[in-house]
Amino acid sequence: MGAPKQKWTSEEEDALRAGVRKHGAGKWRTIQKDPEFSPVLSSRSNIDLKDKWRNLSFSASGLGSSKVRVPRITGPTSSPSPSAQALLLPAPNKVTEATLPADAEKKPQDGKTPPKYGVMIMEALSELNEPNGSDMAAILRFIEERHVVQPTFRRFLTSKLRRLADSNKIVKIDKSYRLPDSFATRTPAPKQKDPSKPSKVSKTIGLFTASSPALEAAMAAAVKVADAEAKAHDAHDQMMEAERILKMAEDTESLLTIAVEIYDRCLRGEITTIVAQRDV
DNA sequence: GTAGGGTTACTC
DNA sequence: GAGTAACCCTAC
Repeated sequence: MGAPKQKWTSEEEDALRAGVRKHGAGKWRTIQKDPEFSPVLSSRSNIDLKDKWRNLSFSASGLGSSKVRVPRITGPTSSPSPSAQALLLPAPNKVTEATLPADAEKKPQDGKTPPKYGVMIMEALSELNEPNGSDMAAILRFIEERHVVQPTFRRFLTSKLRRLADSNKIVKIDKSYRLPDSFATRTPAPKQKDPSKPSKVSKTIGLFTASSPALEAAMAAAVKVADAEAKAHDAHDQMMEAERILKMAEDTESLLTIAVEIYDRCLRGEITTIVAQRDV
């Protein structure tokens, strides 16, 4: 890029947050033209606002700060009934932290360290094994089905795929990606003795010649293991989704309680101050 | 005008 | 090398 990067100042970020509070996210042009914020945001376009807000939103999910690189893969410690102050803040990097860590709440499926993204991608390409390559959506879907990824992953995937392609670890075909031929030899097209088992596993072990009963038995066992694993993944995903929805319901109830309380105070003529929590 | 994917520069 | 922030491009 020609122009040097113009880092956002804290004043600009504050103005953006205030603008979103005032006009709502998505009204970037309105915010940018608002006389209250335009002095601060004069050097930013509406697109800049949108991009920055996107980054802030991602930051809220736990990966925003470059100083905190530790993925948020541990379980949440936040209470289901967060404070009113935090709840009433629309700025993304505060709201999510305090109230809706639905994404951050996701844990590794077995409590172990999840595989690196590069490994996930290689696994996805290996399993998808499409001759013309798999597009980003397919890769993303596959990985999300099998692994817990950060909300940033979608954007990060682009860079990661390109880097893998640059280093010839994968091959880019138009807008799709596939494993290089050296990997593809895993899935030759030899005539299989038993075509009635079109499983993914039978593909991945296709380099072996299923010529012995022992190998055939091993293949059959591997197929069953793979199927069981797939079902376990599905069950886990369903459970995670159910937990997420339950958490959302609890958070919504907390919000409602707070709203009712504020409403009651207003009815009684009390002045209610909403304090923004500034830490982290 | 906005959303979202893609690219590049930067930090660690 | 991995990951993120800022910027660019394009479709709607």
